[in-house]
Amino acid sequence: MNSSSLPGGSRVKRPTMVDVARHAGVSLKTVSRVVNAEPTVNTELVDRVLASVAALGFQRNQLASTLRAGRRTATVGLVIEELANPFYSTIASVAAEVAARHDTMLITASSEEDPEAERRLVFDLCSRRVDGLLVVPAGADHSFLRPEVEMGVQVVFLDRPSGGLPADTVLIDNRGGAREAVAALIAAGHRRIAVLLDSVAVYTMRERLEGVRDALEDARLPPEVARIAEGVADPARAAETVAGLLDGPNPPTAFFAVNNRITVGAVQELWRRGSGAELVGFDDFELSHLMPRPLTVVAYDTAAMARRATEMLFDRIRGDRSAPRTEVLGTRLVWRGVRR
Amino acid sequence: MNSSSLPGGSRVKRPTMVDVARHAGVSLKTVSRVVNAEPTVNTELVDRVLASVAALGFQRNQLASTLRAGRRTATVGLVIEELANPFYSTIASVAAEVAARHDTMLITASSEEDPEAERRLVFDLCSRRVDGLLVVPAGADHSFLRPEVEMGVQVVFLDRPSGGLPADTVLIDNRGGAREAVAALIAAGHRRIAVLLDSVAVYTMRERLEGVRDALEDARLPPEVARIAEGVADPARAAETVAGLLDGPNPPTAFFAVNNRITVGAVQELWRRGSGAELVGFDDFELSHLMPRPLTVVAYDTAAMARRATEMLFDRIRGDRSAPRTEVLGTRLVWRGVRR
DNA sequence: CTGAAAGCGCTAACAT
DNA sequence: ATGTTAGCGCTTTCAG
Repeated sequence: MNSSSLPGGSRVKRPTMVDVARHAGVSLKTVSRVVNAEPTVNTELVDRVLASVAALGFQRNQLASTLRAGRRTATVGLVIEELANPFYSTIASVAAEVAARHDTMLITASSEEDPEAERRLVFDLCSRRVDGLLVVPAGADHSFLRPEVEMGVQVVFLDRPSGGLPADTVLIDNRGGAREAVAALIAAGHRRIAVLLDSVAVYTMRERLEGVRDALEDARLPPEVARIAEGVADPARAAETVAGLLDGPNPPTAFFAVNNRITVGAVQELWRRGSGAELVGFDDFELSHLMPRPLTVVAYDTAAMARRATEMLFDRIRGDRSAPRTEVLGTRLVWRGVRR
Repeated sequence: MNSSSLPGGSRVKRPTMVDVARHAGVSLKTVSRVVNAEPTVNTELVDRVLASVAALGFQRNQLASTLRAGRRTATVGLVIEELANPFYSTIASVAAEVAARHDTMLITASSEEDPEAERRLVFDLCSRRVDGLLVVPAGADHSFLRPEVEMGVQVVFLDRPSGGLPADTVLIDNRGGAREAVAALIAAGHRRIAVLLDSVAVYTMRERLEGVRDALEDARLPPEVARIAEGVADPARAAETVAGLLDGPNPPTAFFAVNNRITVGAVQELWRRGSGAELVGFDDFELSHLMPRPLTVVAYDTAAMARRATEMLFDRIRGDRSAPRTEVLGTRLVWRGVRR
């Protein structure tokens, strides 16, 4: 039981500036000046105060500080669907990095695609007086944010558009990317293309589906060329769906997987049965080039989207009051077609 | 220019409880009671106050609230190396999820393996009065945290041990996992095993190297059986190193890659040249089962580690003052050896 | 059950 | 250059 142990009972009261002032034999205000590195303090006093600060282990209470000064909290909130997903962790990582460059900390919260949770999280963050909010919308209506925006909370949406609130938004060209992917399949001669879809409840999925239709129209092909399989929620379901389609009548010669989890499931099944069917997936992912069979992907730069969104947010925080902008980032088809 | 636009100039002052009180024709304290859902308020007054709250778009200032009440901020800080890495984003995800269950928000900050940055971030988080800290140590000495701990900030370390501060810690059995992996290679008859290492500056790497030595000693084999290649910092370097070793004299028959980035680079090179050399990697990763050649991995449960650490943190926050504990989580060898 | 006053820890605006 | 006073927005006394 030496003095280096930290017995739970010995909780010390946190010293305040008053305590430091008393310890240093100066006034409260002088401590404040020293702690805030104001230049107009006698060097000798500075030293004395700093010594007391160190001796007492004083740490300024930033809550009290920002409350009194009416300053910003140097905090921004990020509301995403689920941090565990690499797509969102990339966003969080970039947002935190850009925030750090602005001496700001990032609070991350996951809505899990629940609009009500999103609302609660946003309000919670506002009551913590974040300077701004980065939101990947789960809900379709964000008018509840209007009062907060009017009171100075800056908001930037990313990956999906917001509803009922004009605000900066950064999106991916989902529709254009899907269109290009399917156009490439059509150009390669495919006329039976299966489209593996999760749920049209999500904006990005609807857009990608629209892109498929665009490509068919562009080529003046009937809609039946694309066989839409909905409800493919995970890799296992994707594998099953691929199997079912290949074993059924008129099996497709190509698959368009509308997100990377579906793609992974499809790869696995196509590889397992040695199928020569073509596969294009929306979303690139790590190691996609190391898959056991060739895999074409619609790639886009998630980090760039997050960077742009976060920079827009800090522009706003620093006083930019121009009209809200929407920026759309392009996609890139990485063609790794099967040998025919 | 309709009224739905949000012209930048029209910034409204945030209403306070005083404003709500005036609007509702009650006292400040009654507003406070209603906002805090205290039961002892006349129903009619509650309705009136709630109406004013809605009309003015009032949101309680949580900073002021916690300052005055001396309550917790319902915030915990997570200091990791880099959020972009899936290992750390898994930790962040679990920490945020567990925190959410405790009605707490998570502030995430990356130290980028810089002890000085870690120190700064920790102090910043403390000045924001987080209730607790989850830290993956970058530095070797955490005694600077002692005053904060004494003043009630709870701290749990994970993945790496702290230095100079007794505190709860959750670790992975790096040494045991490496020992088991190399033992399996030895049992399979390998006597020229290349160990691909990043840097021994990091605790986990040193431990895994110790595990390699343990396995050799267990088998009474000379240390030369393991050929240590240090400085393998990324997949590209791993591929180069593998190539160099295979093209050199006495090429190894097996490789032990000490983390998953190295593993990926090694897989790629072994596959490219159709080598039959065995490969075992520390760290499992997504899609490891879909690699173009068999790959054995030392797997462990990152999420379980993070969950345990975060739960320990909340136990502390809720008043647990028992002696600091260190928990070590086991690893699991997932054998997918090459066909011999 | 409701309200007036005091004060959390700090900084802005004035003194001196 | 230093100190005094007031008060940020809220909750905690303590009166009524």
